[in-house]
Amino acid sequence: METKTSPKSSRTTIVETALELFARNGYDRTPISMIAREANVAQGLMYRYFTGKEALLKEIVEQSMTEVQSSLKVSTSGLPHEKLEEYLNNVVRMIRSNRDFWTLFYGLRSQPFVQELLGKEFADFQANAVSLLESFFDPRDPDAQRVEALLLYSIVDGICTSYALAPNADLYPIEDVKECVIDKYR
Amino acid sequence: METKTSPKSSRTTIVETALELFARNGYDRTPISMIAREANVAQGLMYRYFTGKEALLKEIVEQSMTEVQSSLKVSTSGLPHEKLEEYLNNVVRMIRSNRDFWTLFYGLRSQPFVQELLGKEFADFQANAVSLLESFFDPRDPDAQRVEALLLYSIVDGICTSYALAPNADLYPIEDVKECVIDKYR
Amino acid sequence: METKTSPKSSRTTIVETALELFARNGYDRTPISMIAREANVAQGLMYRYFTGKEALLKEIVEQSMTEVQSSLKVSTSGLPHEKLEEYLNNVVRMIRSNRDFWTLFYGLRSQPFVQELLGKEFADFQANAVSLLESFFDPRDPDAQRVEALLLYSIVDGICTSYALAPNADLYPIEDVKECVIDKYR
Amino acid sequence: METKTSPKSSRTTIVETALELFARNGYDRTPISMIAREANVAQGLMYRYFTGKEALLKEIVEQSMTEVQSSLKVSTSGLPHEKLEEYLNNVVRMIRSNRDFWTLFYGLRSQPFVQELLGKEFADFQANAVSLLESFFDPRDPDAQRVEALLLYSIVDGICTSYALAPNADLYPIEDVKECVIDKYR
DNA sequence: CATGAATGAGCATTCATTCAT
DNA sequence: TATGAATGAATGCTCATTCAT
Repeated sequence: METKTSPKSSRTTIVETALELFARNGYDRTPISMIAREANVAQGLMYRYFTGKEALLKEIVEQSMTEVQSSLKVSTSGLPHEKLEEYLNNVVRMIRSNRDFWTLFYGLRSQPFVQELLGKEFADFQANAVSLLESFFDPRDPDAQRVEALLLYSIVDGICTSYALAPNADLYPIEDVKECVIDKYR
Repeated sequence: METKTSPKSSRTTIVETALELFARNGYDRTPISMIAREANVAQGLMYRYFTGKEALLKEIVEQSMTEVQSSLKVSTSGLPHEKLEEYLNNVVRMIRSNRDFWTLFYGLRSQPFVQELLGKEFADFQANAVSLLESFFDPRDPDAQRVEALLLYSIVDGICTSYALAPNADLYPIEDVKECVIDKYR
Repeated sequence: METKTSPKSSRTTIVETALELFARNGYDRTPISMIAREANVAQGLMYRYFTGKEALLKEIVEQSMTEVQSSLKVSTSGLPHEKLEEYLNNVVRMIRSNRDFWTLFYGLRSQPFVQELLGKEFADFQANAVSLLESFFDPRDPDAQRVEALLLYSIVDGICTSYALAPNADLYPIEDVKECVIDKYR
Repeated sequence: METKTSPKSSRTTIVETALELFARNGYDRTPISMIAREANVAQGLMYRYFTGKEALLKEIVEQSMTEVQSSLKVSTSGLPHEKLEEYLNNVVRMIRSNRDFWTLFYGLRSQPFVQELLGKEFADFQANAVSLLESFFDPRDPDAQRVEALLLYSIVDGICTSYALAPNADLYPIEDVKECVIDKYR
């Protein structure tokens, strides 16, 4: 909600720099010293704002995930098929505007030590998403409904992963693939 | 599939132990000392067989990927739809019998530094897979054919990721999800 | 012995807080930041009043040692034995009313780096004390007189140390021990 | 119990160097890097033998205290007064041959953080000593006996402290002072 | 083949001190 | 006076790698 080019606070600079570097090099391969150098602040400064490197990571992830989650709401009215289309559009829009975060995210979630740090957040995020997706399917057969939601989640996840991890964003025609999915569910 | 209880060579023990520990703790969080301790060999021994830690990783991944690739062939004859079904069955069988490796794999491929080490192998693997999947679709519209293949690859990828990264293998009903996919492509 | 509730000056608060924390945690284990937090002042404020952490320590010790020294005078008249008794009473009274300082003192004087900072003060303090104690003994044999004074100094020192460093003030019956000393010198 | 000049192991060198430097500079003012440099080994080597800096300190202290304790036994027979004389002789002999350790000891025991690490050992050591000293006094009045023992302990402690902390061993005539104590208890 | 002692560069973190406001 | 953001040197510790045996 910032307006104008208010002088970015050191804290913000650190967070933004860290996100970028974590995404580019991986968390474990990004020393604090590198973040500090890139952000043009002293190494020690980080510790005024964060308990440690893990706390910095946690803040970055939690903050981004909150933003993401709120941008993935879909209209409550409309046909299931329309909602699905809206959802996919939202997802694609979001991942295209936040590629750094998603690269970081996919690099992190499979790291075992991160589970201890952020496992709860990840699980909640997924549960929320699956729960939303369930609303796209026929509730008369709950088992099938759940499997459908899980599959759709996996599809979206697979597409996003392919896109986020491709060496170059242009290499994966995410819009075409999205349309193809929409077709399948028509 | 070992025959007899042939005394496992140190080399084999190291590779197997490393795969397990890399999968459990992540590559960067698995010191050589830990592998040595767990494998009951001296720390220095690893350097007889491998140039270093990265070479060990490379060997593990290349070896497993070769095995995987050869187990994913599908019959050259048959209807597209039957081939797709056979393919999915193979994939699911394979990931269920090799969860360790796939956990490692999904934890690794998103790590930027691994790209330098194994990027070529990963790209080839994916290219091969996509190329195989293309044969399931109508060749008269090559663009659509490619998009369909990419989507199917992402779907399979998403399902495998969900399965491999779930805290517990039982939490993701991979068989049901697979059937659901087959249904969609019928 | 404060009169009124005169708003304690920041300087005084800092000194008092530092004494308490130094005594409780040791000088090297008490960061400036901790003193500032506990004293409810900004970290930087200390540097208005003191050149640095060592200067703060020096002030605390010198101030307390001056107070102590002046409270340890004994009557110039009276029998040696009476003067000794008076001296011991003064010492015990003083240490009981200032345990914080003495805990700090005994924790500091054995720290080598403190010698450079306060060695002179400590040596003077000890020289003064020994010189006073010499007056309790027969001057006709100066060597014996000196040894007696040194011994008495060590005794007092040993008792005070035992008392100040005991986990709990009640654990060392300093009054009884004092009487026992007086008896010996009767 | 080493005989010959068997090539000193790195471990031993580290322990000996550490004891000397801890005594000279204080524990907190002796970086691992300094110990390594002085011992002519790599910094990391210490961590093969000790969990960390504190473990190194603990080993040094425990080892020395065990040696000390066994060298302070006194004959079970003999008059109390003779036992006291023997005890004092032992103490003085021991402290003169181990000045480094005792300087360290007196610098440590008053450091609060050491209490957590070695408090138990220190308390046991003192309890043992006091218990031994009690045997020098008349058991018919247990209270007086205990006070006498505590006093004697404090005296010995005071003398040893004076000796160990004197800038120069020659500055404190420990033998004369000892004789003076023996006289007092005659 | 195998061992494990030894190395040294690299990392996260702490903390006394400075300085703009 | 007073604040607290910022600095940067120093410290304990880890770990991939080497090497003598």
